[in-house]
Amino acid sequence: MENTQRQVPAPAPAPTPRRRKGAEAILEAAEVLFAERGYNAVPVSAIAARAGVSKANVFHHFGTKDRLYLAVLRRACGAATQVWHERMAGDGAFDARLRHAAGAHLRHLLEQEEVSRLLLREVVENGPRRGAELAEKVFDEHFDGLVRMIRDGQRNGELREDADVSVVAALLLGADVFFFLARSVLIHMKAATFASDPERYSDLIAEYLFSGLAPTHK
Amino acid sequence: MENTQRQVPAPAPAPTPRRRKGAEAILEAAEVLFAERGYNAVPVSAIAARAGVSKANVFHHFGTKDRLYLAVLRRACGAATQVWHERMAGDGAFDARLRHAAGAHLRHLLEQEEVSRLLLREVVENGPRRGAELAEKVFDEHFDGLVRMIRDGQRNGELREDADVSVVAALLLGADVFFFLARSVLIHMKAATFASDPERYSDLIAEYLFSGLAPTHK
DNA sequence: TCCGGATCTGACCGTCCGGTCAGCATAGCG
DNA sequence: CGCTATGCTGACCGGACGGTCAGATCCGGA
Repeated sequence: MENTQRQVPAPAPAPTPRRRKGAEAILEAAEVLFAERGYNAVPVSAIAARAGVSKANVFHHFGTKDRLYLAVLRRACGAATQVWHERMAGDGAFDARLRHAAGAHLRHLLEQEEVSRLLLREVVENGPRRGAELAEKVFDEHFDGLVRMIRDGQRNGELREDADVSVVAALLLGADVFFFLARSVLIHMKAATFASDPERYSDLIAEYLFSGLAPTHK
Repeated sequence: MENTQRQVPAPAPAPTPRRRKGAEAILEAAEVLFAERGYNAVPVSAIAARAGVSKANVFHHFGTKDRLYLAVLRRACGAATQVWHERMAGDGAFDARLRHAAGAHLRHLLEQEEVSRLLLREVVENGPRRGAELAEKVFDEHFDGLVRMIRDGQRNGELREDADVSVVAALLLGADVFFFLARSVLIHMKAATFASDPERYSDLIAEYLFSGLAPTHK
């Protein structure tokens, strides 16, 4: 696994714009397959076949299956944070922004299902190991963005002063992740009426969180 | 995979109390290893070694690696629901019961870390496939128990009448699952102050959910 | 046109893994 | 004591997989 790579010792510090023909195709194929079946269950030959190149070519570009996986993770992280940043805008009342953030995040998870599953799996499989720095990075950025947004609302007096903003952020993200994880199971359950309606789900989440579940003060 | 099993065609409709010597050891070893590394990354030989039996013995008892995995899942499901039921008791005011449920569930996840990771992985990896009926069963029971508890509170007027109980349950469970999943990542983050204190976390979760995050009505 | 480096490939290798099988050992029984 | 059923094992097999290698092809520059 720590073999002598012939050439390409440090192939491209920044991803060079030109070149990259087969490499991109390989990355795309690998992303889909890894997300679908996980690292161990995907042979390099399958990735090569899907990308329309030879197996040896995969090793030519990435040296190791492990390095390919890392590259896929890196790419996925980049894409994820990019979309997320575009989405995190929002103004208006605080509860509206809560609703906006929760909805945007859930939509993001569902739209980028493959990437989401890939990163999520990475967290489940090996919390601090392997590409932890990567997953952690996305995770960190997302989490911090949300925390900042909530803290702003708190500073403006739109949120209880004694609230722990990071716990609030965890509640929001957790609710979305739970939906993403569990929807395939929930959809078969009578008790869960929300499983097929993510919009309504995140709206309710935000509303309950903001207004509380106590009986309406009459 | 669909080979002729010599004996034991329907070995024990209910798990027979006697026999079971090596089999139990194999199940235990497999549970730990599968939880740690996942199905594909664990060779049968490793399970056999850990259980102190020969590889062939594993096949003698379970016929297939796949069937062994199923058996592990089944066992884990049983243990999980049992503990859960013991925990779901609780009386007092509704918000106290909310807090109790959230805390108990999170404690349950953390104490049974291996089993939790096993089942969680099963949901992430293949939502509706393979042992879905199993994971779904635990999931269903847990979720339904929580939903019932919340609905009871609602009937007693301790909870907003218009609240969707299943969404509330999802919020609670999601928050806990998120904690379980993310704690290894969160623990390295400055923003998350709660990562090392599950008790406080679930207390806050329940309180925010019940009282809401709106500025305190003065 | 020739050259050199990069891209790409088919064929191959060593290893590991799931699963099989023929037989050993032990325990219950006559 | 012998017979048999059965838990159990070492040795083995076929296939798949990660990775290598020698060379074919392509392409830009001198």
